[in-house]
Amino acid sequence: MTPRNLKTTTDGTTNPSGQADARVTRGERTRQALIDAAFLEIHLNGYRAASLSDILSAANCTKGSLYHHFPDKHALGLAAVSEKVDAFIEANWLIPLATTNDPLTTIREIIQRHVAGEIMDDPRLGCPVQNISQEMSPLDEDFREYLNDVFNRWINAISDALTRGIKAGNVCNTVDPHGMAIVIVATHQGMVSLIKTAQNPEVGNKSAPSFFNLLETLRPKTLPPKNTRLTPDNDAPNKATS
Amino acid sequence: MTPRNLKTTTDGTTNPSGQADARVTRGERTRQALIDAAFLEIHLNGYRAASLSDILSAANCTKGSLYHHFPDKHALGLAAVSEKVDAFIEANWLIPLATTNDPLTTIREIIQRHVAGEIMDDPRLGCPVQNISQEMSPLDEDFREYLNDVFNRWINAISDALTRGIKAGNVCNTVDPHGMAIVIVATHQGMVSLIKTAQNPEVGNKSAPSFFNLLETLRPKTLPPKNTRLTPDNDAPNKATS
DNA sequence: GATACTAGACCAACCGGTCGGTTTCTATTC
DNA sequence: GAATAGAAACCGACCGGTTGGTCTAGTATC
Repeated sequence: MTPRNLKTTTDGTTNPSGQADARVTRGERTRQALIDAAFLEIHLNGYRAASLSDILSAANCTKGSLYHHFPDKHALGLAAVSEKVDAFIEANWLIPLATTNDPLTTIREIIQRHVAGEIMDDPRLGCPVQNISQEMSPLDEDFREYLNDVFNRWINAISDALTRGIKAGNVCNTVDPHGMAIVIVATHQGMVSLIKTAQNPEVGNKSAPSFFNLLETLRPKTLPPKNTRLTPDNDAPNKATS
Repeated sequence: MTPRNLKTTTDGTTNPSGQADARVTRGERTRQALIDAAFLEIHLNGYRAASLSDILSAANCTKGSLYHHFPDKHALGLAAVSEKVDAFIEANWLIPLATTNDPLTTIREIIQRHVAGEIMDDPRLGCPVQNISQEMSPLDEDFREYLNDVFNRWINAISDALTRGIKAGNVCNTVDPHGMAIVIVATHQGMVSLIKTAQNPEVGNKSAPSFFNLLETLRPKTLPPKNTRLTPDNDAPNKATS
């Protein structure tokens, strides 16, 4: 049934003639156009209200073309969401968190960039992960499983970073990394949600400092950081000291 | 156009005969049945996916009846949501917050009851306020305005309680009441949202203690509480000490 | 007998999905 | 290197079903 695997595989094995990237098999281009248009539509209107006709006209292709690449709307939506969301979470959270051993600073910086509007295109549209998980979790097990997996990867990345922060002496060792990671994700999502409802990013500016103050209470009370240089008077400010 | 004001007014002024409650003007009964059915449908499926046919069969009435009481789906949805949500927020947040001067304890107790599943019927359905505000805020200004107003009333109630807590010596005076109130609402909403996506209330149990620990850091560091008895060795454990 | 209310057939618009047919590309053959 | 066969890609009219909303006729209540 599925004429192609979901992920964009760039294996040009069937093409022994020469350059593989310049042609990218016309079909691959329309497939990508469909993914892009579908994600935008879903982000704007939600999955159920996303109209195939609108997606088609945005992607500048037709029904037959769509149903050649995807078995149904469900597969198109899942492919669009997963490809875009994976890339987003990876770039904005997982990678910055993977190496830091001062997670409280890293997290504050990421959230600060969110609040400042440097990450999301339009804060009034909300976070796609949240929009779609809110809509689809009770309705579709495939969407729910994927989005829950996204949240788990996200939470685990924060939890691992907090554990590393504890070892490095940048986080108080009484902190429960996993529980606190959930709280951090929840607060971030909740703030984005309130900004969306208020249609006004000022809500973020007013509340973020209070949250950052809360995060700062998680630092060790007694000793200064052990073997990491938080205030670098030399080189290499925050390379992972694994 | 609007055959009746949105709020449930129990003014039996048009009925001079006698008892007003027993009859409640048959129309009032069907109107309430419509409101109840509509709210349930919207909570389950969202506003746009809420089917009038389903609402009608649940309320055991017909199209003509519906369009006699409400000009359109929009008015029905707004009336249903506002009546139910107002009552919910009032009972579960505004009233408990209105009198306490130990807001951190009060807030912890309310959230604890949410996490324990004592407040919401089915945690997998999520919070109606959030579900609908997520769906409708970018789409409909009437819904957005109403829901934003709900959030503001909610945030202000917490903010006022925190201010009272500061005066009573139960909250550190460096806390920004309004900013912290937004953070508290955001975290609560985010936790409910994560529980919904995980379809598993355990997420709440694992994270709530970490959030409660954060809240405890907002208590004054130096002196014990001034004139309130947090550790009662006498009677009246937590009666509102207005 | 006027008013409030209920009833349900009916409507156009739109939905996701199907299907027979056409175009475009690629590999093979002569 | 032109011809050709077959697969991959694309096209859009069409389908049954559902949606919110309208309208006219009829019934209960005062």
